[in-house]
Amino acid sequence: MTAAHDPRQNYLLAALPAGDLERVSKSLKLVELPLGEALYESGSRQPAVYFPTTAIVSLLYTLADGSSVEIAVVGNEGVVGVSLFMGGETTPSRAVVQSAGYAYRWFGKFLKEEFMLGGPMQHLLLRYTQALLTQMAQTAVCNRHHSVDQQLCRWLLLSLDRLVGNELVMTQELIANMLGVRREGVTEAAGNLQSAGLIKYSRGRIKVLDRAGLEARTCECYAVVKKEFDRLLPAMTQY
Amino acid sequence: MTAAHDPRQNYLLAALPAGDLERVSKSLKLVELPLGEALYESGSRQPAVYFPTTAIVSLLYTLADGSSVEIAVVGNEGVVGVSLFMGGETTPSRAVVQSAGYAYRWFGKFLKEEFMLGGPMQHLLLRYTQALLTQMAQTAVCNRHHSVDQQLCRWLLLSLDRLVGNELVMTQELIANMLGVRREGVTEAAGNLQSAGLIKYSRGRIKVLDRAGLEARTCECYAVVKKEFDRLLPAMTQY
DNA sequence: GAAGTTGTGTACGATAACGCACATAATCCG
DNA sequence: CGGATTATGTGCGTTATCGTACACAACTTC
Repeated sequence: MTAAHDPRQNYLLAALPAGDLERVSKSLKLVELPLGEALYESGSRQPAVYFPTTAIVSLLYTLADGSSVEIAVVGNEGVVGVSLFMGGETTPSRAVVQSAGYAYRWFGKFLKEEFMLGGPMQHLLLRYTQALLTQMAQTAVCNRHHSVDQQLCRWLLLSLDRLVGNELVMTQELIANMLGVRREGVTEAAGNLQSAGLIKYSRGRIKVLDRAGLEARTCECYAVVKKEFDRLLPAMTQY
Repeated sequence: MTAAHDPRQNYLLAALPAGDLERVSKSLKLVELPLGEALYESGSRQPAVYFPTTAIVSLLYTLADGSSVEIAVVGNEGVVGVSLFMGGETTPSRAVVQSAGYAYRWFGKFLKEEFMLGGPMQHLLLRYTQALLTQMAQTAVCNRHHSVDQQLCRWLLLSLDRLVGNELVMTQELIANMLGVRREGVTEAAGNLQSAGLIKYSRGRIKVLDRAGLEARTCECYAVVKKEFDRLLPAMTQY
């Protein structure tokens, strides 16, 4: 537990006025999120929300036949578990750690107390939820209209925005699960990007060589989501 | 303006305690929503929210190439314009009247005043927004994994739930826009349903003959969304 | 009731993604 | 070091949906 960890690594927390942050920090607990851990399952009661700092969390929907799709991704720009303050307590989605790292856990009791004050924290959480709504909607659109190639670019960029560095640890199999496509489809799409010199793939490690190239190749969906996050959460210059 | 119109025709408003409803009603204005009217456009400032009573409104995302997809549908179970109280003021989506009817308009000034009280109205609006989130996420999943036939069933059922009667006025062309597929694809899917005796199609009028049959034929997505609405908004027995 | 408009049915080749079956390659581990 | 495991690459035939073109049917208008 070194000085390297600070709640302000999460941009929602960082956007709080000093006094609010100090109060809130008392009930925050730093936790380590290992790759693959499920923060909550579909329909299960969520005791706490998580403010990621270095971790990335995917929100997934799983179908009866076992196939799944990522509907949103949350990193240090947001919070996992919006249903806790929206009032539903549970959601039909799962939250799985896509990239290991840290997050601050905040139990529902404290969250609800703070939320009911109607102050900056409430305001931030609601604005973030609206940004999340946009991300989900744009994902729906993208699923319908764009090629696996484009979606892979979008996914890489969204992940990259939430990481330090330019390398992500992720097998093609897992990416396929996120995008809701075949593993072979990802192999092919990744091969295309590699041939174009945009990424370097090697057994679960993807190094992004040409970020601008990815942006040029992806569909508009990435830009729409990014723009909306910037608009709604302007204090956050993580991108 | 006969006694036939009452704010309680909208289930969110109906779920308010009598005192709250009375206060809120003072600033509600009944408006007629003609087919095709846009309640707001992508990125435009929304001055008011709408609580539909007999109207149905589609939330659409439009892509740069002009193609569009419906990401959610709102009827008398909900409210159009959640970004007004979520804090964003605008969204990248459009809201278009899919079925003509009435709604109660509530201007942002009044909405925000009431919302800040933190009472039942805030609570209801947030729970509804969570239900909307689920609908959008499930739409994303459905777009990825299910056939046009199944999606048409889902769409018909969602519309039917928000209407009185068993007939909807809607051309195949418009349905195709909602689902983000070709018009011919809808023709084919509708033909299948008609052959199976589930619906009767005639030039922009669809009569549902066998609702149970549609439910049997659609994917799980319909049931997931319905169940979540029932759970989050239990006072509302519109289905 | 003739002409125009709008909505629906049908056909057919093109294409993107699928499901499946393997081959190969990198890494792990006893 | 050698065998097992995991990750990736490749090659099929199959399928759903697409894009395009056009025929026809029903309602509208004058």
